[in-house]
Amino acid sequence: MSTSDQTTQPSRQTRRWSRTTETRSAILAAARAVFIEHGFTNANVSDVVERSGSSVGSIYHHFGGKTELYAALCAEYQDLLHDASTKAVQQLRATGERDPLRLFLAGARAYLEQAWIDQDLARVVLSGDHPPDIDAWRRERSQDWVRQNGLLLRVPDSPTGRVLVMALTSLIGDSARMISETDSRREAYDIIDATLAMASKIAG
Amino acid sequence: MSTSDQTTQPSRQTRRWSRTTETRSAILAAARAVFIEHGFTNANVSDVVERSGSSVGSIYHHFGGKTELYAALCAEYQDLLHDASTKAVQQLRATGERDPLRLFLAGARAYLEQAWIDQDLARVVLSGDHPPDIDAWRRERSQDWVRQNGLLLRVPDSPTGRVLVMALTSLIGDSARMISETDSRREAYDIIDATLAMASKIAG
DNA sequence: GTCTATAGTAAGATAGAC
DNA sequence: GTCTATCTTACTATAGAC
Repeated sequence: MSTSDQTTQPSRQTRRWSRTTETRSAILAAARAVFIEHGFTNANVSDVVERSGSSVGSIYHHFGGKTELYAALCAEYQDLLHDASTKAVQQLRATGERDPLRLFLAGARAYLEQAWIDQDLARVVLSGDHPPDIDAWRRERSQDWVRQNGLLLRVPDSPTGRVLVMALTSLIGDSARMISETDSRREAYDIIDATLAMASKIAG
Repeated sequence: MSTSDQTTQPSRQTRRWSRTTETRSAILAAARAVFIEHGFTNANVSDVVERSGSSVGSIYHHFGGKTELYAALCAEYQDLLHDASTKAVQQLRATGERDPLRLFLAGARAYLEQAWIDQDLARVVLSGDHPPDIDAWRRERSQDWVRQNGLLLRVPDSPTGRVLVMALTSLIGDSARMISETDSRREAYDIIDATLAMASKIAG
């Protein structure tokens, strides 16, 4: 295990990430910027190539196409928000809190704060301009989170219950959209507070 | 006035609508069906041509393109629902009712019932698959109706007020979506009742 | 895994006869 | 106003060298 047998390695100084991971995230970052600027439809792959300093081939190798590239961004966004939410609920639960509403609200707050933190990504994902089938895909993907909250709040499976879950889901979702659209941190947090008050009213 | 001098006239029996109006609405009806079946992106103009028995030229003459054709359907949908809502509010007001919440709820009920009546159109318009800029356009177009309801309920222009209007707007909007997706009349009306109860809770 | 060059193709849009 | 034929453009996606 001498230093000399690292012939094919990146070596010299140990790279923190492999080259391919770098490429992947460079493409993802470029895609984010391009989709922000042009929207999905009017963006084209060559813009992403230009901005990432990568190549068409790489993009197709890593993602498979324009639609999948966009889907990857959506997934990133959802994971960030859902993870933040879930983590917040767990942390509060660890303190011994058992009140379903309080737990739910803590999760919702974390979700919305994360929407503020990842505002640029939110703007891409929440704009109405996206690939044909992404809505269904996204709904399916967020179903777990929604169901989790439904269970948390012990909502019955009736029209009333479903409308309750729907009202909460779209309240939080549209609130995230409002947050993504404001430029003022102050306003964002006002919206969060108002949203949680409303959520409390709806669920209580 | 023998029958023989009716060479260039539509005549024979007086046409209720002019030829061009017929063409226009034939195209619109065909577009509705085609967009329902394929969604916006995967629908193509030639499908509409085929189904309408019209021609590409006519479509471009009357509407200007695929996007505008879709926009025309959106406008039709919004007009139907907004008109139904406004009319219901006016009728109730004419009876002497002045309570803002009751007036608002009457409008909301009419809106949702109309969404059930025009279910097929709702399915086209509420699907996430649509032209790039239609969301902004649609929001702008429905702004009047939303503001009307905001005024009706005397909502203040604060984050709280804006979240309230947003919550109501998206509640009604998503409820319309749920209604467009069910096949059971019974369920549709259950959803309407649950939605109004929720709206009442939110606004009250 | 990364890149360049190129193909394929589809579909939106137009021109101009009737 | 309506129609047919055609264009043209622009993009996604692939093939194949390195």
